[in-house]
Amino acid sequence: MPPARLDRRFFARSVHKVAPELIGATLTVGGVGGRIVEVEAYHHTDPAAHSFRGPTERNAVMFGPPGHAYVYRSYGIHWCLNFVCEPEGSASAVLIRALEPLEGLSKMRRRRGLPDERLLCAGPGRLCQALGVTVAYNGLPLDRPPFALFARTDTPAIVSGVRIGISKAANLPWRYGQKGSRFLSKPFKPE
DNA sequence: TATGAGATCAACT
DNA sequence: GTTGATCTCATAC
Repeated sequence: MPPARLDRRFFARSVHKVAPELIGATLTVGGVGGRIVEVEAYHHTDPAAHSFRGPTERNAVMFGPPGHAYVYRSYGIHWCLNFVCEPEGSASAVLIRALEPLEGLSKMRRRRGLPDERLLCAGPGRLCQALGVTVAYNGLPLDRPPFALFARTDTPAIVSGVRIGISKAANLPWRYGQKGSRFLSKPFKPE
C-alpha cells in the first residue's frame, strides 16, 4: 500500500502538531523533491510570523484555507515555501527549510548550479531553487499537481530547537528536524 | 573556522 | 531609511 497523501485535513490543525509530523514526509514539485528533514512553525500569535500584524498583499494566502502553499521573497533574492495550517483565517504556517534530495537529482543540480548533494535543499532558499518554486506557486493547493505530499511511513527521531535568522521571539523552540540528518541547513544544538 | 559584504524587494517606522 | 523566516563568495585567522 502506497503512503497516504497529505490533504487539507492534515493541515487543518495547529502548526505545533503539523510541523513535527511533516518531518519524514515526502514532498515533490513537478516530480522533483525528497524527504522533509527540517521545518519551522509560525503561529499567528507569534511576533516573528508574517501574519502577526494582520493581512497584507504579501501574506494574504496565510489567511486563506489550510493545505495551500505560501511563497514569499526573502532578502530580495530567495523564495521561501510555507504550508498554510489551521482553519481558515488563523494565518499560521510551516516553513519548509530542508529536504533530503531523492527525486530528480540531476534537475536539482542543474537548477542550483552547484553539484554538492548535501547543499541541494539545505535551507529554504536553496530548497526553492532546487525544486523550481517561485511566487507563481503562491496559493496553490498542496494536494494537486505540481505538488505531491505523502505521509511518512516511519517515525524518525525528532529534534527541536530555536528558529534561524529571526530576531523577534527568537527563543521559541519551534524549529523541528530529523535527528542526525546530514541534509539539515544547520545542526541542532545537542540537548 | 569565522566574519563580512553584496545581492535586491517589500513591509514597516 | 531600515530590516529581514537567506545564500554565496571573499578575505582573514
